[in-house]
Amino acid sequence: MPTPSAGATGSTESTPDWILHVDLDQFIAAVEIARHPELRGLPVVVGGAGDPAQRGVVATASYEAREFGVHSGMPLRTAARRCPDAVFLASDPPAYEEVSERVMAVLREFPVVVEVAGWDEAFLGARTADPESLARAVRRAVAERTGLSCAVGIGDNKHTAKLATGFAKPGGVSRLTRANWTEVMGQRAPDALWGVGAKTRRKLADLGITTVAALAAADPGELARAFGPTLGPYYRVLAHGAGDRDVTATPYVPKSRSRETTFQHNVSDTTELGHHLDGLAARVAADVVAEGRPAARVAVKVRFAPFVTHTRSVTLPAPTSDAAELTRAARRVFDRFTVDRPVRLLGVRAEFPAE
DNA sequence: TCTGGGGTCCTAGGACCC
DNA sequence: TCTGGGGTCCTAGGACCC
Repeated sequence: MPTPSAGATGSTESTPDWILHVDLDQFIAAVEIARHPELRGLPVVVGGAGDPAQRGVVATASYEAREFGVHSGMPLRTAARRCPDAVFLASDPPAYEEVSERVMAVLREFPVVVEVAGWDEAFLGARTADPESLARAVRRAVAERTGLSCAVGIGDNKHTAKLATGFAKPGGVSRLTRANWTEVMGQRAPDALWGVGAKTRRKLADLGITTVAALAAADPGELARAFGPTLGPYYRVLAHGAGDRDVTATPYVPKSRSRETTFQHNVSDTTELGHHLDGLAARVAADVVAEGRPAARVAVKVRFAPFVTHTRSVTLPAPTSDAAELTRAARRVFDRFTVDRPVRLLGVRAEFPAE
């Protein structure tokens, strides 16, 4: 996602003429349909344990299921109510990871810089006079080599490319640049921008700002007062269609690793919570060891019933990869909570030192 | 809509120091 | 001791994204 701190100029690679954003259509559902062809044409909902009677949310719904109003993030229970005939499947991350790798490999065969932006999306930095032809060739190659359909957005920065993909879906090509920015985006609500969500849209509305065009014309000082010195003016920049142009193939280096669990039934017993905490800490420690860099900080997240979340954390005396030490730290942080209500979720996060 | 799991970045207050 | 200003670190929370 875009960040205010990201540089707007320069590039670690040669400066591209165009930035393409490739986004696979209903990716997770498409992977499941590819390996279960009998599901083609049916409403398919993937998420959680695949059991709508259990706690969990929709990771991806097939287009057939979306017709019934089912969408990502919706509780599985609600999805089952809206679409009783849907086929529910458990999420299988390793399978999606593997297919994602194959898609990225296809993209890397093009003369472009590929920046992976998630399982199902990537930015391409391209030097070409004809980005539409390139986009169509990418779509063809991905379809032929993986059987998957994707949409491609063409932009003059990552922000416009990303938004263009939204207009291309499913399975098309679309272009958004300075040239058509105001015409396409001006009258939309501010949460159409990448990085502006529902909360910020409501806060902007309180200031009388209800469109992208109005945000583009807003007073930066007023925005800074409402949203802070960095975010406020940044929203105005986004509303002008500006964005980060850097596309880099440099491998992603995580800043933190975390594990969390929502219990099927709330847990009140502190001994039982302690056991869950130890299990989560052990998994995080294993991730830290696998990362090959010591962690500098440990955080514990507790979500009380009905849905109140608190986080506490500690900076370690010195960075460490030692599982026992990380687990002890998690325990000490957890002990600072007052557990006087049933707990819905428990989480442990390890943070790597900056730089 | 009774609300997953894994991330990133920004904000703001207090501690602490010079 | 009625009380500045700036810098940095630590911590908790919030917003957003996939």
